[in-house]
Amino acid sequence: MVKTNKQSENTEETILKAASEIFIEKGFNGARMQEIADKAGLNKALLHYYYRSKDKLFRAVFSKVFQRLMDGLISVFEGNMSVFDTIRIFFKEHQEVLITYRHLPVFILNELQRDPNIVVDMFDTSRLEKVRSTFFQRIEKEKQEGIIRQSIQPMDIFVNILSLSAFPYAAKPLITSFIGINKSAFYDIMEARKDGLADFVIQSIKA
Amino acid sequence: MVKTNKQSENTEETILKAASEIFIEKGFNGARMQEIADKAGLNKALLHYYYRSKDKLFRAVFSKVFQRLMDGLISVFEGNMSVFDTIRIFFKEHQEVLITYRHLPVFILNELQRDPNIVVDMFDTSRLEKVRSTFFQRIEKEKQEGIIRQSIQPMDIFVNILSLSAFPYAAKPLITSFIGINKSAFYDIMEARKDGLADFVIQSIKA
DNA sequence: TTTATTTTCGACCAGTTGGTTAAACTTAAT
DNA sequence: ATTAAGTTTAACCAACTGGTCGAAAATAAA
Repeated sequence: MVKTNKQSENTEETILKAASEIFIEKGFNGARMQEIADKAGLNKALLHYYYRSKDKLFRAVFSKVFQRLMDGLISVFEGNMSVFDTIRIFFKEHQEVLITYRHLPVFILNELQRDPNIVVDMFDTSRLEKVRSTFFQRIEKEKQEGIIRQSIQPMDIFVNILSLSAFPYAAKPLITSFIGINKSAFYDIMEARKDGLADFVIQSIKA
Repeated sequence: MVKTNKQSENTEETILKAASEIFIEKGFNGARMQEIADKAGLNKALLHYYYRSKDKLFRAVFSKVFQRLMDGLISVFEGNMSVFDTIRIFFKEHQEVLITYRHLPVFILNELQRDPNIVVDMFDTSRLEKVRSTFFQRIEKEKQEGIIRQSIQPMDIFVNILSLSAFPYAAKPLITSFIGINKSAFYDIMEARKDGLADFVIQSIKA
């Protein structure tokens, strides 16, 4: 019973990596199997040999990318820090990831809009539910303790920190055109923004 | 010199409307000329007769949609209200537009990433520059007057209000999956969020 | 070595896609 | 009614696209 040819594992990885780059850059509809094969330096038939179809290959890519991003995010909320500290750590980690994988926000947003179902079976719902409820309860508790303003809704905190963190990367072309700057100036602004974000949120939710 | 057949203006409009719906829903790469023709109830060759190519038709659509959105936004900043009032009005108007045209954020973000150049020649740069500089100056002035915190950067205010306003609509599938709700519950949350957004920002920038 | 299994590839295919063409139809001015 | 211009259509096409197939290498088992 032989299973492993050194080649196979390698090509499978090579394909996935090339596919990731192309899919993330051009989206599902814009990507071409031939282009992925070229980037991987392999025959197009090989992509189908290993991943059956474009759709399956795409799911493999999306799943990997999405899960990596989510795991990082969710783990921040699993600690038992104060809400303020959670927010600080969240921004710090999230910004770091986003600076490295700049194209992920638009990619994920767009593909999720194209087919919201790709995400099904990709969420560990029980883990998610647990994280959500404990984080929301912690917010409620700190409201009672007079740390957080009464009028603040847990949901809003969540949506707002996500928005402030991810949107600018998705909207890079818009923002740069809008304020008339070039790419590097944009990332300078993002860099400078980074540290102020947590304060921005905390300032508006603290009692 | 004949120029206007009643039909022509009508079909041109019909095509643009159908094209808008399809392009916004599926993006440039996902849209099919045949599908647009079907939706318009016309022959595919007509699309080419009026708009020459898929690309030109797309630009006509994007330009119209983008300009309508931008005009609304920019005009808010052109008034000479206080910064706080400007923020309040901005959210109020922007949210209204976004609730009506829910698919615009992802569409614009994605197409702009696909080809950042489509937006060139679509900005009235002088108007934009004027708006930007007067708004930023107003912020600086209110900082001097002790209304706004010294540490706040004008750029950040701009990026933050845009993020808070637009991101949730772009991330609808993500958010609904994340917190396990359905579509109508999502728009309930958006509705409830609307009024608190301005306060959220003002609270964190006020001195 | 021989045999069986997995991996790689060139060539090919059927369906789709954006785009074209030539002819027919409308409209309204002469 | 004739003409001329714009409008609409069906049929068509070349290029592309995801996917398949059979054969050839490569690898490991016998």
